[in-house]
Amino acid sequence: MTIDQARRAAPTLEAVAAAAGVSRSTVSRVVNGGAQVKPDVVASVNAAIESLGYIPNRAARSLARRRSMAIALVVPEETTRFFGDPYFAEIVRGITTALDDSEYVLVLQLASASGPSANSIRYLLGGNVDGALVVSHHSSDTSLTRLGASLPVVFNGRPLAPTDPPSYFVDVDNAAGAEAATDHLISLGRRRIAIIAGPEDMPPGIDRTTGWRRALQRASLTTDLIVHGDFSQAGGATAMRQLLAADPSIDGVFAASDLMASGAMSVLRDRGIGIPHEVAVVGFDDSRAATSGSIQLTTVHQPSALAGETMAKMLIALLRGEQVEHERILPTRLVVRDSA
Amino acid sequence: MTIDQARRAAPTLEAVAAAAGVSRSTVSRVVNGGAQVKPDVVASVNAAIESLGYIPNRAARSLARRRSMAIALVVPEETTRFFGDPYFAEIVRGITTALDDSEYVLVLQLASASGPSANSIRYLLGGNVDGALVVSHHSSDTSLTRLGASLPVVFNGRPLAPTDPPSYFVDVDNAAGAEAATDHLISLGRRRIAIIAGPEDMPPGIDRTTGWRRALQRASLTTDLIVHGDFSQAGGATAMRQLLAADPSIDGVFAASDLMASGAMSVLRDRGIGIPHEVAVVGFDDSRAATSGSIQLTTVHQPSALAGETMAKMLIALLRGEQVEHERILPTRLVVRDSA
DNA sequence: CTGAAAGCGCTTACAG
DNA sequence: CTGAAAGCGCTTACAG
Repeated sequence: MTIDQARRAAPTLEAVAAAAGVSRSTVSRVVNGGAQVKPDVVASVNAAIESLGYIPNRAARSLARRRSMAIALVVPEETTRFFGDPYFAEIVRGITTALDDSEYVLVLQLASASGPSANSIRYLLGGNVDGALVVSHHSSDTSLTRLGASLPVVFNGRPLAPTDPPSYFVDVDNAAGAEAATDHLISLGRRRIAIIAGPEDMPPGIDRTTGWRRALQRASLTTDLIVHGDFSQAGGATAMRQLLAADPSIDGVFAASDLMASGAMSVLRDRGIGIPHEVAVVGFDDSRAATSGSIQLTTVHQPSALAGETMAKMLIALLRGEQVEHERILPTRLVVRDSA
Repeated sequence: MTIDQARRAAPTLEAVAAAAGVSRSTVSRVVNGGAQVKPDVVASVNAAIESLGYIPNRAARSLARRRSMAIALVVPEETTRFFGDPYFAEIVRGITTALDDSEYVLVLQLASASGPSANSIRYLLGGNVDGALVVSHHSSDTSLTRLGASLPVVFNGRPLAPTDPPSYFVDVDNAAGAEAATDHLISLGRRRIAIIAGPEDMPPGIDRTTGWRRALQRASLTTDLIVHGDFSQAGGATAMRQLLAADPSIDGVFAASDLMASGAMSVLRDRGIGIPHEVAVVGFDDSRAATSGSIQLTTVHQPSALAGETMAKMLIALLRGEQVEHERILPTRLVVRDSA
């Protein structure tokens, strides 16, 4: 359909009813599906809809249904951070993919990292949206988990601690991913395997450390080589220097993010330490950073677009009044490249 | 209490009218401002609004006004590209800043680079939004300029060629920025000043080249040193090699993007050519790339957030039925750092 | 299976 | 300056 065709004066349900020779109620039933309408009536109504180019008026529909048919995308992050992060890009892509097939529109609500403004909260709770998707690295903010008490909300990533009422969220299996990464290092014969962990107050940081520890313990290896970074490249470099100072015999490193892995590798290279033969490195994320350096990074892939899609579908199910599990954990996958 | 019950409990205009002892018409006038209402009546209505926590119902308002009170943010770019580009981040931030003070909500419409889907077009022209903001590097796409014929639309960046009807757009003064950059190189005593230009089919590419040429001609210098890149770092590096091969006596380079400048500088460094004493380099954008390398880049700052804000304000004025200039050109500013 | 009718919660001429 | 009334374009019990 071209723009020119869509431009005609908007026909109403009333016009369709007149054209099809039925009542407005019947047209409404056909448009919304489900209800019992005789097949030939359905056909003639659809023909009228088609020939008139009828599109339901959202405002009228919302008013009558007492639902806005809108979903908020709440982003409690600095704008530049949000837009600079491919992880968010993938999640949003997944969300829009799922929503394109629905009757819902996505309303963008940027917020500061400290949470949505009073204005935003008024908006969100003022009946302007039927539900919200919160995408952030700070999903566990109090002001946001509270939102879940008044409005159907789905978060990306588990909350730091269980909330009351329990939140709905989609997460990736960070622990299993980290475990697979560490298992891979072990299978390579590495015995002194360090972790450059994430922050201790962020669920992905915590869970990835858990997985690393689990793998080492199963292999009866020690879990003493742990340093925390902030998920950034600079943080990874600093952490690598600390690890090397603590124990020069390290032969494997699992970094809880690709960026930290990349920082660690630059330190190893500067010291002339061979990757992977002397020290093997595995990252996490499978982001662009994994393949943009001179050494292709072995890393844990997380299905971010799928996570976004799953979040949207979960929310829609919730809005339909269906029974929905509070958490949905998606699998990760180890991608073996050159660094380990 | 369920969500539905909560929503039913939301106070209506009717309730406010009853509490204030006036008619619905009067409450409506107070809420929407403008109309003549006696001050003491205004006060008592506002008191009732306050005490009941009244928030107007968007759907009802939209239906009665026959306006959706929604604005689409149309993004005809690959998602990863859009989210990976700080330029877009700034524009979106400006847009949301302006819209936060308005009654409009921003509806996200991702589209492919080739333009919005049939579904999207149906949505945009189906009365679901009152106007659209198109943010992209491909604003001049035919399908999108035609959108402007049926719906108020504001673009970022001028169209490649004048459109019919003329488009509304906000642009930065690319030519003046490039001219200032080149003037700066000239003032430094440089005489063999090359340009690593942008693509010839993109307005910013064209306009920045125009500014470079203008400055050189005014200084009676030759404009023969021109090579085109694709705005990327790799493109800048390739272009720099070509320039050096063509004329080793080059002493100044204006690159039409920071990324290209950064690629050019890496080539200069590899060849042991000193920056800025042997070859001075100026970029364009003042993006993160300008300050993330080892040499701080002298570059042209463009006010992207302001551009977004201006786009939103322009559209709102248009929707108010005000007379609006078709183009708004924002000034750029040279930021002198270390590379020139 | 289908239709008549009563809303959903606002805005806005039209009177007064 | 204010109110009564007629919509805006849908949905949804309620009858039949």
